[in-house]
Amino acid sequence: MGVNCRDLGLHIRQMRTDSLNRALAAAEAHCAERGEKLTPVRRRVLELVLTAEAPVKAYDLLDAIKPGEGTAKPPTVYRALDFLMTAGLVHKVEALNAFVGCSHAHDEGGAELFICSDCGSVEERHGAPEPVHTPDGFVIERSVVEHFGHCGSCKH
Amino acid sequence: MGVNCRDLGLHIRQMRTDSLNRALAAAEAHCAERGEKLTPVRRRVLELVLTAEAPVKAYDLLDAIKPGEGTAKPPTVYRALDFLMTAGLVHKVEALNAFVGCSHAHDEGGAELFICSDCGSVEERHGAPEPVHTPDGFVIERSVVEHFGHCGSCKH
DNA sequence: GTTGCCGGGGTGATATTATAACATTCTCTG
DNA sequence: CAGAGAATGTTATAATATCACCCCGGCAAC
Repeated sequence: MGVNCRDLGLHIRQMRTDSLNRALAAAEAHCAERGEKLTPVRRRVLELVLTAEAPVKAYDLLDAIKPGEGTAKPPTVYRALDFLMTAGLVHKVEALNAFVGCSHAHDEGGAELFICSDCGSVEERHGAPEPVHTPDGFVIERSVVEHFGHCGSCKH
Repeated sequence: MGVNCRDLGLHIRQMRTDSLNRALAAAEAHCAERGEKLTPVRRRVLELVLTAEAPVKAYDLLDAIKPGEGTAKPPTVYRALDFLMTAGLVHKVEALNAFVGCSHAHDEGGAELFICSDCGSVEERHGAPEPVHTPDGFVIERSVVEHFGHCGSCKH
């Protein structure tokens, strides 16, 4: 689905609502497959992350959750984020300490992220090639790949 | 120079002292070229980072500095780290909130890091290839590439 | 030389990000 | 319903990072 800076206006808003619902349904199914549950808190956090137009901070999620879910404390949102990351539904942007939603729901490891510094939009790609320069004997378990720059719509 | 888990024993220790001195001298020259100064605080921080066998946390640096430099507060070490990063002498491992020394002193942007989760050793490579999957029109300004796994000496 | 600027660093306070530890509730299952 | 385990609530605190203001020392202009 791709949170993108071109997503503006009512028509698009509607599209995004639909695709949000589809994404949430898919996420629920994905959890079920794994024998886990997309509880209300988790669902709400995922919804907020998917809806955001840029990577979201944990404490912003916390603020956003509070009105709806009564009281919420940091562990609430961090636990939900941990769950969603493990399920592959959310990625952490390490360089920003922020989180992005992922509607692909791939179980495998990290994605390659392209983050626009102007509008905050994030594009996600999978299957980054093995690095060329891997040291002799090094076995990669997890990779963090984050590219910062300007997206096609924001080029100056 | 490469902080590496195989660096053990007295002979090696001596080698590392020599190469540390060389690295510090090179760093000083590198700063001078840029019209900047490797002040005592900066030099001390760089020395600690280069000497460490694994990525170092800012507050560990802070503790390590205190005895020598009188009192030291967080801004002291963060300012030094900012300077050293800008100078290309230190990299931040975003996924660890920790810092590694770099004796290459390249001005250009980020390096590709291979971090052993067992021994903490870090290998650094430059000139990572342009990603294959770059979104249409996206212009990359800075990339964070960090691979976690097991180095040749720590394979199980 | 004195004056004023500016880079570097000291200092205290505070913001931001994240986790530990323990209590409570919920949800199955039998 | 009872018990087990998962999920969440709650309190506190740890770990990471920045802000704002001051002071000192070097050095260039005058």
